[in-house]
Amino acid sequence: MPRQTQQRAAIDRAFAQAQRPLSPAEVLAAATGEVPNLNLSTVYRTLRRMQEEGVIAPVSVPGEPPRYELAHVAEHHHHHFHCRRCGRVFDLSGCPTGLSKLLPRGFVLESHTLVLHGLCGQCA
Amino acid sequence: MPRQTQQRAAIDRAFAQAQRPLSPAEVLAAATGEVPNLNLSTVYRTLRRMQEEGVIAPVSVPGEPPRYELAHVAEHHHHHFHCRRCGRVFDLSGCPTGLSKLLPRGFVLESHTLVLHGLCGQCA
DNA sequence: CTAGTTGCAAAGCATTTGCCTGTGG
DNA sequence: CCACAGGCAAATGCTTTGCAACTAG
Repeated sequence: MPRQTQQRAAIDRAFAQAQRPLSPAEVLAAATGEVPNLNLSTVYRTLRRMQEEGVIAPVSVPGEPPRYELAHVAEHHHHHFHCRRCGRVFDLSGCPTGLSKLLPRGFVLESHTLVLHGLCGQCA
Repeated sequence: MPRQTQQRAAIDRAFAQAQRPLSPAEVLAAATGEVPNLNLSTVYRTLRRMQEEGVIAPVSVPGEPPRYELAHVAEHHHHHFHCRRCGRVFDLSGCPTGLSKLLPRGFVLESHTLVLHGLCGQCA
């Protein structure tokens, strides 16, 4: 049972407010406002605990540091958009179909990862 | 103009024989057979040079170390398959359509990354 | 109280760089 | 020859861990 500390509360709030996947550095930046001397290792440890608790889920974008998003949004299958200008990652809804047609014979498809790249609404 | 050394030749051959994207460690493993005391930093430096020369192109799979494949295969748009058992990455042909339908209003789509996950022919 | 958390500093790992030796052209 | 390439070791950057001090319950 997780102990309710200021640090943990600030990190929880960072995710609730961001509404998009956050990297450890983004979490630190967001939560430092509330807990000034928050340490990066605390962020890493807390992210791991939250992941074990099933509160957040990892989101990985090719060539980018790992990010995390709230598990309840990760539950319904979705994909991500990476803005090349501001570097932020956004959630998308919907999913392409017919992916199994791309498979060579004998391969078994279990899941897939799709990331769209371009400019977000603010940067375009 | 690149100098033709034993190390470079061994790395070139590793890609030619592999027929699939290779990570720095995989390159080292493959090329060490020919050049026993091949150094990892040489692999990293050579991969960077080959990338600058346009001989190879980076392939990144979420949660995996970076890999590279021969540029002539990277030229025609394709995607990749990652086997969760043996960890190898394979080329796929074909590409899903209608991805721009997934975009929020105002977002600009420039490119996309698709990775299928599952079991390869040998592991299934 | 006292076990779970945190901060800080040191350890790890993958990748990069400095520097001097070796070698291809 | 001699400038580019390679080996080795140190430096880097991100992430993890050890440990003593702190604090929520």
